[in-house]
Amino acid sequence: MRKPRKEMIAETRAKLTAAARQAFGTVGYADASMDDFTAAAGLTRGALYHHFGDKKGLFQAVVRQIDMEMTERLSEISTRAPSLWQAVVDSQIAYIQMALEPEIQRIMFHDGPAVLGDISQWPDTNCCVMDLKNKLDALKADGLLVDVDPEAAARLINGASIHAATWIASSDTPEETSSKAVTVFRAILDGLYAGDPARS
Amino acid sequence: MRKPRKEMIAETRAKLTAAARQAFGTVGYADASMDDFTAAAGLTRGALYHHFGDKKGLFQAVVRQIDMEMTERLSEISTRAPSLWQAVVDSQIAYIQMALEPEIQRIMFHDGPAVLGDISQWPDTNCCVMDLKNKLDALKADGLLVDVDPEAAARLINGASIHAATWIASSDTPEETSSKAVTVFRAILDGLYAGDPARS
DNA sequence: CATTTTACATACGTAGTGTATGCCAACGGA
DNA sequence: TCCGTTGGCATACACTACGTATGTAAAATG
Repeated sequence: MRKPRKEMIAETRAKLTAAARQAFGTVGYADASMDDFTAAAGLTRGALYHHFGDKKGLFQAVVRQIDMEMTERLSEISTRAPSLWQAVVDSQIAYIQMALEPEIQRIMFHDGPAVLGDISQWPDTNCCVMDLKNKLDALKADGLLVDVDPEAAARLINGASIHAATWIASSDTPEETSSKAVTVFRAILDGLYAGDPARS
Repeated sequence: MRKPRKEMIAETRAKLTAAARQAFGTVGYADASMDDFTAAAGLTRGALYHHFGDKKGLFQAVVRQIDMEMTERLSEISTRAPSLWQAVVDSQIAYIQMALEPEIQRIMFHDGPAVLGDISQWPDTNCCVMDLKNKLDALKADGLLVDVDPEAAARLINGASIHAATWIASSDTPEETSSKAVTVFRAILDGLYAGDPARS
């Protein structure tokens, strides 16, 4: 009794993405040798080209995977918040925290934009920003957001978050830097809040 | 009567940086062949390795050059502003505008972080952020900035600017996108202003 | 004028990507 | 069950590009 073919293929793809993710997350996209990490997965580049077209294609698959994981983690956090606005604040701070993890930092924020171009143009990816945009849409409908375009706000907030995370990650004193960054971050979000200042 | 040696050397370096800048700014760092653009400068890779060590070294020289030009342009704008806070707003909006220029976009914001790492760690570069930080320092001393760390604020603002610019640049409707982004941007800066709201 | 330094070119080794080709196992119809 | 076909994956090869080692000629130094 052998596994059906579909399963074998899925397994191969999973092995490749896992090995690539490991390589991309540690040595980075440019220095990740396809020969090396396909071998680590017990395969060759032949499998890679067959399933993903080229190196970039595999990278994109890895990015999508991580993006989904991040979205999942953030929505988990959002559901715990007492209010929608608080959900925005909490999930965004969590987003910065996640961006400090070396693998995420490297793949999503360091190599990602360089390889795939601007984050806002990634196909089927970038759920985090869309999620933030949706929240801001709802807040605006409730009159809790100042009069700005929600998507634009989402993107700028996201940009500030990413940048903050990279800064913190390369800092000598991450703890201190982090607390400074979060303080500014809250101030910025406050500037976009149109509701009663006495919250949380 | 021949040119002195110093001059010849400076000329060679200038020719290399110019050719490299052209290549990096159009096809990007990864696809810029050293053989090609050194030949375009009437030289070979021998000169490049002699003067700049490696491809990254030359890239860094180009980045420094552009960084200085940007700083120059921004300080020009700052001097025209009626107040220090207005100088911050104006120069930051001008910064976004500059970031839309393809060469700057590509070299400073697309390839730069990927090749040289986080912007905040670039040696002898990144004058724009330092300049912004200095302005915020002064504003804080005057009590015109809310209680946040000026450097942190500078970096987050800078991050939002860069991200906004990349978003605008890859947008289908740059004009519209730009105006949306600037509106949000002003709202964010407003949130950091501690002076009389009736300014501008 | 002799010697050393230096700016730059040439030649070579190597690694990495992409493509063309080949093989073998799994599927589907008779 | 047999056989033809599909497709997953490996192997082999060509090409490009980087980096280094070496060579050369001119300028600098005494």
